[in-house]
Amino acid sequence: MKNQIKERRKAKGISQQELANYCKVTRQTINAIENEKYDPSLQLAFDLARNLNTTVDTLFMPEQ
Amino acid sequence: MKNQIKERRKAKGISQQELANYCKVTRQTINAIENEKYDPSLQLAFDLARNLNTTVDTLFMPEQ
DNA sequence: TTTAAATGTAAAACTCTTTTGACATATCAA
DNA sequence: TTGATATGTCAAAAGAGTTTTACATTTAAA
Repeated sequence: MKNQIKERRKAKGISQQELANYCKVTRQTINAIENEKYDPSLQLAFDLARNLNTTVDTLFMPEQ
Repeated sequence: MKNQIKERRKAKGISQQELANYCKVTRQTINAIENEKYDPSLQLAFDLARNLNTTVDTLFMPEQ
């Protein structure tokens, strides 16, 4: 599943570490999700969307 | 996390088994999620939203 | 150029999700 | 009443996501 986390995070001018702190996960978790090693849990998806001022449905794009 | 799966499924007139078939998971998975034993994976959340003609953001309500 | 911050990556351990198989109850139609 | 469908639940195991720890490279600023 594709996502726009990296783009949105950079647009907001924050580091992976800062986003990780806001979402209460580690930096490595943010990095892995940005680089699509795996998808986040549903709860983390909502946390990411909230902290990036968007919605789950626009932040993530399931393949078809 | 709360969700509106049971209400939406009944409104559509389909059984847990039918929704499970559409989403390619077992009936027990649908049942457990409807009764909030656990949250679905992000991919399954999108599959559920699609098959219930709604969005992830409206189908699920993270607590606060 | 030097230094610190930022990012990438990987393995192991851990936790959560999903499946499998089973058994139970309730409802409704024949 | 009988049989089929729908739902609830549980335990064990398998599958998938997260955390931790550690080390590496890249980038940006001084």
